[in-house]
Amino acid sequence: MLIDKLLLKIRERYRFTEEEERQLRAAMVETAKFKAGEIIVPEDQEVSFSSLLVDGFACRTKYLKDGERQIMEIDVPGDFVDLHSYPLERLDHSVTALTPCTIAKLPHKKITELIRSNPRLARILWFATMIDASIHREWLISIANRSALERLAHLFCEIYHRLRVVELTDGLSYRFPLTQSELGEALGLTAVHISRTLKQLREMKLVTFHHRVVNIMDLERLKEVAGFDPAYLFLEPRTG
Amino acid sequence: MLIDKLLLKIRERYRFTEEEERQLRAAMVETAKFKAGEIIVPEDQEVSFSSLLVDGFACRTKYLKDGERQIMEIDVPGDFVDLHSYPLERLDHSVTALTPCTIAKLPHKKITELIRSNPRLARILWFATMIDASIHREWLISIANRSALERLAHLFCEIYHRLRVVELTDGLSYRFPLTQSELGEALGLTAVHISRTLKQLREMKLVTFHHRVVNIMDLERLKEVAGFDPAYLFLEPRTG
DNA sequence: CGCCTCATTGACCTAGTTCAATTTGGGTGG
DNA sequence: CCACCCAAATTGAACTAGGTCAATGAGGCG
Repeated sequence: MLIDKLLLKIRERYRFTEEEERQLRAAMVETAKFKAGEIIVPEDQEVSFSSLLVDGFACRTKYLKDGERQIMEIDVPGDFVDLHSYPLERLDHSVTALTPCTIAKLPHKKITELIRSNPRLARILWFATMIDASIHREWLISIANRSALERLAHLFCEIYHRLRVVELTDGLSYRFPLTQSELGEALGLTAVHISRTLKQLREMKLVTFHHRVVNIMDLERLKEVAGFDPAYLFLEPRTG
Repeated sequence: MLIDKLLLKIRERYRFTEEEERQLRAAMVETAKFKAGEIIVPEDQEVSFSSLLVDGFACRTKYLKDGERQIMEIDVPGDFVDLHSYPLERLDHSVTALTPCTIAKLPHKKITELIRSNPRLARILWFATMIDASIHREWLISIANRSALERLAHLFCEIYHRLRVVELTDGLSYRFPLTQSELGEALGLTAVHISRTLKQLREMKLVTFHHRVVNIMDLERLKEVAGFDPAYLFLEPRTG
């Protein structure tokens, strides 16, 4: 089903009733498909629905004057790529497909109805957007304070933990379909330096990244090198 | 009154009824004071209320292994320093007073009641937390892509625009009580380099920063140097 | 087979760091 | 009112992580 990955994430944290699941399912309307590289949600345009990523990888990006772009977050299946467009009404950035993507639409009107009929859902959806903010903060730490080696290790840890919740890992391995140049755009490094740093991680027997597949060889040591603490992902069950 | 600065911000964007203002006022309970340097909200602890900054400057920080810290956002009067603790229940970072601060408390239970009785408030409060996320994204751009000169110029522009809404600017001048070392912690630079860069900005006749007062000498050129576009602050009126 | 994107490697360069020494200036006690 | 203190700011000199430029290799696919 369309929103299964999302439900995996919600169930991990909330006691979600069947009725609530039904309500959420019923609110999703049509789906859409995008090719790799296509813009799913353009910057600065009024949006009237939010997009749930059902399949594929996407990212939040800002384009800079010099033609460069910064990737500000990676979206994996089960993520709302732009739930924040509900309160914001327009985005300050674009959402771009990294691979072919399928999304399901949740109209903002339906969100308003959902919240009215069940205020607890407001807190759950709000929570989902706050995870993104928390990820932004952690990336800020990475880019401002961690070395290239640490940053790359940290990203591999983050994506590993996020994909595991939606059952898209295979042991310590997972598909992560970014080019080295895109990794660079996410981490504030050049593609050249990503290449050198990946080599280092390989030689240290921590991770390999080949053919868009991440293979973690030593998770404990990788976390240690990265200074990775999953607390910022808020994966534990909630009380509310 | 306690929440006047907050109301200035909300009224800038929403048609806020007297009844709504009254509801919000009534929900605020006691106030508290903090000395400069004190922790207002500690990391990783359950929180049962959110704090509105009434007076003073605060910041969101994470402490790193090596004793360093990263400032991830500057809070000015009228900002909720931890409204996101309502959906998150605990914070992934601390909130620290940069100057003596007064805060007013809004209990999470009251937020739940407010939202129940007036679902539009959910969207307004949610919106407030999404501005913070947007600021995080812009800081990510700064740290990943802008030079020291551009970063500093950008920060001065941001704070200018945010303080203007709450009427804490005096023409092109405003009190900004951070040390150069704290500026460094916010921008991912060393205090030494901040000093050199401030000198450059002074010599370029763009801004001065002396005795904790920012004096913008040429706003247009400063924005240009910074590549500053206030869109990410969402200061325009909302339709919702 | 040949093309095109992606990855790798080498040589050199630079923005910002590090370390260390002064200077400045506001606050405080005698 | 002066002497002292201490945090903050400034400046110089040497260093380094990562960038830039440019050439080469390696798949994958029409």
